[in-house]
This record gives sequence, structure tokens and C-alpha cells, in this order.
Amino acid sequence: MEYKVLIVDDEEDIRKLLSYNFEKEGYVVYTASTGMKAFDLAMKIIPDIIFLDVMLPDIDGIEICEMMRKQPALNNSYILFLSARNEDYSQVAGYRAGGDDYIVKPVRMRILLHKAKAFLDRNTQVVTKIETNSVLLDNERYSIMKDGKENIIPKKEFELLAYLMSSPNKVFRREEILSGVWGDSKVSDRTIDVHVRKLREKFGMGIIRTVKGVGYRYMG
Amino acid sequence: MEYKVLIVDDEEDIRKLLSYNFEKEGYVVYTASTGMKAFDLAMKIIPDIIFLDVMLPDIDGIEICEMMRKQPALNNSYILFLSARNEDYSQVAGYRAGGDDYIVKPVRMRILLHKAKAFLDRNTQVVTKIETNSVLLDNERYSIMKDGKENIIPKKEFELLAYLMSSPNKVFRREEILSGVWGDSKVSDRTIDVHVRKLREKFGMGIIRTVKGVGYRYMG
DNA sequence: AATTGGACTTAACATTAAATTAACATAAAA
DNA sequence: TTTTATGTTAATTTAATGTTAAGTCCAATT
Repeated sequence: MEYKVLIVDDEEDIRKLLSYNFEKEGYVVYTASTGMKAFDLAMKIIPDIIFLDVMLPDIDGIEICEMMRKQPALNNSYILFLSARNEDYSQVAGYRAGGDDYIVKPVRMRILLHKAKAFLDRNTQVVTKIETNSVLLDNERYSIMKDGKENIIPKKEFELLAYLMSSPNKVFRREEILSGVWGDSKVSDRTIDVHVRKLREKFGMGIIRTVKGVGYRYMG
Repeated sequence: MEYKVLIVDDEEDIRKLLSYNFEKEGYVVYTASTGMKAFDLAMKIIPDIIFLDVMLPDIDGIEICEMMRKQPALNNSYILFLSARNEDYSQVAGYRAGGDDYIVKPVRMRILLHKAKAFLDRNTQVVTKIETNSVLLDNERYSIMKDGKENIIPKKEFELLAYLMSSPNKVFRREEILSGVWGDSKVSDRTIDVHVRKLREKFGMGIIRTVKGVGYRYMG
């Protein structure tokens, strides 16, 4: 798969530098020198990654970012701010216009490429994130997103939920769960219940349903 | 500014040839004849450029390159592979162990010098800074900016933080951290904790979160 | 060469979160 | 209604991490 990168900066040198390096890595590169051009282009090509200079001749980069973030089409694009070393970046750092990240110019290509790759990896690995209902399970962060909030939960709870979510709506038998989550260590029968209870406490009663005499089922 | 060059090759003639030419150009030159010596030396001097022979008596140059690439301290070093003309370099070319470039021996000095210069030019004005949250990480100075104050911190602490910050919010497992920051040197398990503690002492408890049974996570 | 000081590591011990269990309560099935 | 499986809570245990101080190494300084 070819990833699309949009570079927005008024300095031609920067555009060239980034273009050169990202093209070398196999990305398809688009560039824009002003905010409005950038916005129009972004809506047309729907880039995977957008590098956005904070200072642009026509509009503030932050404004553009806000505009972009309002477009559902750009929902999955990664926006990364660039700013000059001595600009007051506190506003940018503090102000989250939906920018995913922030880097001070002048830029180290290796890091930029690494960041880009890290982002894309995170989104390509379908396996790491399972989403059903309004619950999103993030293997990398060991956390559960629910209603936009991140919940960091203990290891065993996470593993149990991950196990159940691996086949939503399937009823897992208790022995299955024991061997799947606890492996060889033989634990009491109540252990499962206690963990289920904690998950219900955190994510609502409806998340896991009991099938009496059989086991549990994650409601997908 | 004086640039440091590390030449790694088992043939003394090659080392001499490159040393002579790079010294003449004003570089500070270091040499190593084996992979492990090269790695240790690189970690000590943090060269700007590393010329790495693919065939080494102890370890494959590619392995060394991988090891180096795992070291945050060498993040900004330029690694260039050398290999004999008739070696099968398809693997090298295809395989990106983090090497920046590739040259076939016998080497044309003019080209080598030119490549080195081109690389350094691109990066001279460049300062690496990664920012997340209110913490700014400056690879060049080994320092962390927080609340407008610059904190120069010890190497290992810096590397650990840099490593965690490379993917904010990702939970890095302890083994990952060990291999990523400490490489092959096997250190006690407590070592990580102590460094984490020092970082927390300096930058606040909230900066790194423990995920018990799993690892640590930089809160981005 | 001796001294100092800082960085890094380790060992020993303290602390705490997490996991488990025990004991009892409740609800579904027989 | 009786039985059996599961729910619940709190107490307990366990394992992981936090903490401190002391030891080692290395480099800079005298």
C-alpha cells in the first residue's frame, strides 16, 4: 500500500527536503505552500499524513488544522505540526487543535520518518485494536477506550477481555477461559467471576453476559 | 564543528585509506577492526558517520548496524555500508537494517567524501527535538526542556526517556526496554526502576506510568 | 598518582497493586 | 423447593515495583 503524505510549508527548501526523503521511502508526496491550497488539496487526496507548518502566509496552521479536523473525510489522517525553533510553541503544545504531534524545526529526517512509520504501523496492525460496540481494545497501550475515555486496566482483566473479544458473541466455556487466559496455573473457579465483575463494574453490566452452566460471552 | 567518523573494517589498508582521506578533510577519525569493538567505540564517541564493512571477523556488519540502531544515542549517526563488489549485497540493499546508504568496494574516495558531506550538510542546521506534553527532548544537548527550564540529565536517563517517548502512550515491556536501551549488556531488573524513579523525581510522577506486570508507558 | 565526584548499577528491604481465595448471598434451573 | 451455578465482598496472598543506600567504575581535576 502506498501512503500519501501532504507537506504544507511556505519555504520551498523545507518542502523539497521532506519530499525528497519521503519519496525515497516510497511515499506519494504532495505539497502546498499556503493554508488554503493545503486544505483544498487535502480534501481531494485525503492524505495519510499531513505535515503542517504553524506559520503560513495566509492562515495560521492551527486554523487549518481545526478546519481539517472538522472534515470527517480527514478523520484518519495524522496531522503533525512543524514550527520554527524560536517560535513560541507553548500555545501549540498546549493548544490541541487536533494535531497529533508536534516537531520543532529544523527537522531531523530520521525522526520524522520514524514518527510517520510508527503512526502508520499503529493503524495498519488490525490485530492490535479490536473494536466492537463502543469499546476499543488497544493492545499497544494495554487499555480500553470507551466513550472517548481511556481506561488503563490491570493485566489479567485486560487479557480476559481481550480473550472474550477475540470472538464477539461466542460463548466461551469456563474451562476454555481458564486455559486460554490462565494457562497452566490452576486457579479457583471464583477467580473468573471476580474478574468479570470488575470488567462489568468498569464498562457496564451489558458488556459481558453470563450463560449459566456454560460460560461467558462478550456482547459485540 | 568537528565531525567524528568511525571506520569499521578488518582490512588495515581500507582503514588507512579512509583515515588518511577523512583526516585530510578535517574530520576526527576513529577506527575499529571488529564488530564488537566498533559498537563499543561508537557508544563512547557517538560518531556522526559510521562506515561499516559488511563482512567482519566476529559479527555481520548488518547485525552491528541493527544493534546500533537500537541505541537512541546513535539515532543521529549516519551509517554507510561498505561491501566487496562480488559479495551478494542484494540482501543488504533490500534489507534495511537502518543503514542509510550502501557503497561497493573498491571505494572511490571522491564519492565517499561527497556522500559524507552531503549528509552532514543536510543535517547541520538541524536540531532534533521531540515534544510531547510539556516535555521537550533535545537530542543534541542531551537535555529535557520542561516549563521553560533546561534540564541536562545523565545519559542513561535521557536514553530511557527518549526511548519511551519514541511512541508516547505505548506500554513498553520491560524486556523491550532492556534490549532497546541497554542492548546486550544484561543488567538487573531493578536498574530500570531506579532510572524511572529519577526521571519521575525530575519531571513529576505523572510523566511515566507503571503498568504492573507489563512495563512502563510515557504519558503523551 | 591520588582525589574527587558523578553516573550507573546492585542488593536489600519496604511498599503496594493486583490476583486470588474464602465465605457467604443470590438467582436460575431442575 | 431444592440444587447448583454464579455474584459479591472483603480478607489474604503473591508478585511486582518502589526506595534507599552502598559499591563500582570512569573521567575529570588537583
